[in-house]
Amino acid sequence: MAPDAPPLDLLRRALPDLPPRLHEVGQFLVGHEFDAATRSMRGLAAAAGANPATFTRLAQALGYAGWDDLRDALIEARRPDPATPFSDRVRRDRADVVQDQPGIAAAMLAADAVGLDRLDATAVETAAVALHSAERAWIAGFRSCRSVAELLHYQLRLFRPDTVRLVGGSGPEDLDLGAFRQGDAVVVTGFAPYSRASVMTAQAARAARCTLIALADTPAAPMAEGADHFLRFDAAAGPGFFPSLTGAIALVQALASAAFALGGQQALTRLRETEARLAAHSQYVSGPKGIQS
Amino acid sequence: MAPDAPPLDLLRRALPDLPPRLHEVGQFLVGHEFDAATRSMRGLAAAAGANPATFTRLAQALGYAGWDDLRDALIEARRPDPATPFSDRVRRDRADVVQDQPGIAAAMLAADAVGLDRLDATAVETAAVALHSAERAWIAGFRSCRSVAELLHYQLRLFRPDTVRLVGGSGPEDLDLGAFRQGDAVVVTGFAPYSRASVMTAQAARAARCTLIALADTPAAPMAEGADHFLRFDAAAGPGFFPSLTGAIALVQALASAAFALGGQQALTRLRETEARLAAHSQYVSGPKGIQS
DNA sequence: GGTGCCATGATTCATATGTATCACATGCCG
DNA sequence: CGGCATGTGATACATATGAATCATGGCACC
Repeated sequence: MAPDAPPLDLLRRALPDLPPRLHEVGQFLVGHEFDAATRSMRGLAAAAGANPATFTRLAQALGYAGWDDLRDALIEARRPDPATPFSDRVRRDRADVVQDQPGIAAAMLAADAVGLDRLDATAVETAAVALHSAERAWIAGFRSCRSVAELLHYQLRLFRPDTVRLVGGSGPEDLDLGAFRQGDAVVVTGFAPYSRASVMTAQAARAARCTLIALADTPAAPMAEGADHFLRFDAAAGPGFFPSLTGAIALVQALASAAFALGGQQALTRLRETEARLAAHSQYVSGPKGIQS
Repeated sequence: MAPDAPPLDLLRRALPDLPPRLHEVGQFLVGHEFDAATRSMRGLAAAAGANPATFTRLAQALGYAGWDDLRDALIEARRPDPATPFSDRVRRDRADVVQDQPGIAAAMLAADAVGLDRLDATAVETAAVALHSAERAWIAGFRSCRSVAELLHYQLRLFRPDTVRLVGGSGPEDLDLGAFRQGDAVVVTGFAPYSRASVMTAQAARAARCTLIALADTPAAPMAEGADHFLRFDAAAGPGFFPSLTGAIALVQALASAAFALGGQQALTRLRETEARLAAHSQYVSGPKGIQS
């Protein structure tokens, strides 16, 4: 009578097919897992503004004998692992852990965590200063690095809407390279083997005497050559066939945050304006009831 | 009647002066904090081999009104801090606080590394199986999550060129939602506040009986509701103004690698073909064997 | 326009739960 | 030795709790 799957998974999967009241209470449950494991059914019902009996019915709808069964499952699912009571395990241990877990996913995730340790925060800070003082900022990245470029472009635009552009935004052939001017900053991301477009972008940036910020896997990368700022990330980390971009993503996020901090009150104001505009256009839906997360 | 100090500290300090039975039960309590917060007093007494009344007496000896008071304190002390959403963070952290934090880049990078530890490799593996066995795969992500979606889309296309598509590839209004069919898999990434498009995509996927794989910051996220697979990442990690996507990036990379591993020889062959095609078009300028940049 | 079905709220009830109370034991000081 | 205080186990009880049951209302399907 008690399913063995994780109760929250079970609940999440069943949620759409549940009648309105059960659905409502189910949503509350997913968002208040901890209270469900600790408080009483009636207490929960009061907090959720629902009828106590609904919780019993929800538990039974999920295949449990009753609310007590569901709660026991929630408790056991959340019980802390006695072997590793503290979360700050040394990341160096991960390599050993990986050997026990045959999955490639586990190995990649572990390698990513290691790769983030090697990033240079100081270099990010100084690059952020250059980015901040540039008249316009161009963001370039191609093939898999396009995701990195898009993220940086997106975050910068939140508080610098008019002076940031994505290189090649209209397609791979439209490279904007002729528009580079002295005083602009150009951010190029890439790793071996280097795409032709990224190298051309870096060359054009240098030719136009822009401030060139290069994110790459090695200082010997073509786009790093002659770059004013070089931020290194480890793309080859991990056992997967595909290189890892977590390092690059972490770099551009740190870069954007540092640039924002330099932007001061003006940046904050623009960010608020952007947020307000998005909210006005109903781009966002409200999160789960209550907690907002 | 209820002390405000952490209950476990209180208990530990009072422990030596307690009479034998209380001392015994008190020791049990510090070693079974979790059970104390979840199970009933009588249940605890049975587990500890003690008299139920002893727990009431212990609570009162510590200055609490009764066992319920002590347990409530234990519960609150152990309650996980709720993830602070993006906009709240902006509102809370005033400009003057964050303005001139010289180490914001370093702090973000450190937080990212910690966030990667929490990812669930097993869930990624099972999601990869679902993705692998799907006829077609749709990848969705909007606003800042578009970068995540694009990366997954890119990597999957390397070895699955004809059966992967990016939702809304032609613009925000072109959502492809009507094209979902049973047997397809839909991957949606999002975090609070959730973009309308992402929620609509998830709903359409469920309506079409697709396999829904949701990547989000909490199981209570709208797109996680009814999802067949849920992969959690921590978007609020770090001190930055912007949420972090490193966790999501790490997840999709692991997902792509795991799906590739499942694809076996056929996937490998297709990947080689794609590489050869790119090389033939001179997309790359140099570099060792690898995939792309 | 019935008619059955399901969702939902309200009521009721057996049981579990926390605690006050009593009873007994033990040790201490006179 | 006797009173007394304190620690401990057992019992009783008022209350809280979870769930079965009944009653109502809406909705789809003949």
